[in-house]
Amino acid sequence: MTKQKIASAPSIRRLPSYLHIIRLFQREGEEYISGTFIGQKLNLDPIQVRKDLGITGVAGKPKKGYPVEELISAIECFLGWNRTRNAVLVGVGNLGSALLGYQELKRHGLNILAAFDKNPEKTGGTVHGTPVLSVDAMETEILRLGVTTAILTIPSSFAQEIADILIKAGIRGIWNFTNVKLKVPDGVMVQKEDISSGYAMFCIMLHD
Amino acid sequence: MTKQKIASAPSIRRLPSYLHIIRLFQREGEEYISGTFIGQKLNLDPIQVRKDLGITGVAGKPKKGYPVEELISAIECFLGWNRTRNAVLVGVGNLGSALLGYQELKRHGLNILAAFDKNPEKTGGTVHGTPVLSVDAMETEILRLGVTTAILTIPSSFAQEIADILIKAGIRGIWNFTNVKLKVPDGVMVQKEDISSGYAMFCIMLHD
DNA sequence: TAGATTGTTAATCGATTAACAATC
DNA sequence: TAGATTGTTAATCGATTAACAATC
Repeated sequence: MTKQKIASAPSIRRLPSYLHIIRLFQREGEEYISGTFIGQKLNLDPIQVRKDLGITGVAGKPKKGYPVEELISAIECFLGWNRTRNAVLVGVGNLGSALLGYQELKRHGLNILAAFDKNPEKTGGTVHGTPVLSVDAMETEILRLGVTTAILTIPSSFAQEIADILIKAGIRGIWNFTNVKLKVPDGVMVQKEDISSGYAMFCIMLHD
Repeated sequence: MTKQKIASAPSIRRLPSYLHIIRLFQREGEEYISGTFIGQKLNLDPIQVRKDLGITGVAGKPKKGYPVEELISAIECFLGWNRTRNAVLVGVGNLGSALLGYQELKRHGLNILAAFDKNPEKTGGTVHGTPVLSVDAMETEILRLGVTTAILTIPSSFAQEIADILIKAGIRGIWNFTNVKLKVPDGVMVQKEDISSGYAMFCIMLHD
């Protein structure tokens, strides 16, 4: 068995914000960064920061902290952000367009080869440099490209229908921005990005 | 002391998806819905569903389930989704435009009175029916409107600077879509919506 | 050295899950 | 009635936090 990476979902979710802070610190020319410092910046317990950073395997130096360069590489490596990840996007509405133009995702290895939309007025050209094709061409195009990852930014009402086609075309990982709980066979992963959940939290937070 | 609502963040985050399922069920003309059914639809433990629904205070009937109509009202009431919540939005890029046009938020009480952008080419008109003004007018306009809630969809580099102005203008709740941990005084709430966290989870999910 | 920090092991806390009586 | 379901109390599980030795 290779080294089994054990990391909880909350830990994984915190890593990007660590990376962000560390990057800023690197830009200042610093060579070491302490867990205490990161904790202060993010309002997190330094013990938690140390434990989270532990999953990267980078050794910190007492009194100094963690080597910035090495830590950045290790987090990126752990998240797979140092590798290119080909994908397609379905649904070139405002949210889809936002994701197509989101430089941060691109920097972290997301390479969207093609986008698809139902609306003929949106197809034929490019959005933020990515060609937009008709959903009618989706299945064959995905097979041709050999992509296994898809981003879903379509209206909820079509979500399951489109997901079925994606899976038929060989997609094995779906980043789902609709509020639909997709039914998928074994071996297909779905990561749901739920803005309603966030809005619910926001609302509760406001009225107390 | 009024009835103290105790609900964990995970429970609150699940409520919108319950609401969604229940609404679909209502549309089929059903009068009662069981926790078991909701759990099946969402791949959640029915015990968890029952406990979550318990926070709304709605009494279920053994053998039948929860009264659909009453449950919908109760969840909406708990989340404050039956009330109008005035807000402004800053940053009319793709993401900002997406939120301005997001009908679901509107249906759940979010009323965006005005949007602001730095770019003169974007100001003067409307986006999805919401007037877009210059950020230069932001402070006075917010004071005039008396709004206390803001949505932040600007590039990270301006996040803190803009947040400071918002707070000076009386904003007390910020829905923050940037990846910046905002520094705010006591009494100001920030709900951070972090797409990087979701992307991190997505990436980890893909390579195992 | 003294002091700050790491990293590990133990304690606490809270959310999820299990058990089960009550009810229709 | 039998069976499905609620709702509560207890048990389990896992994440966060505390304690502390090791290190530079």
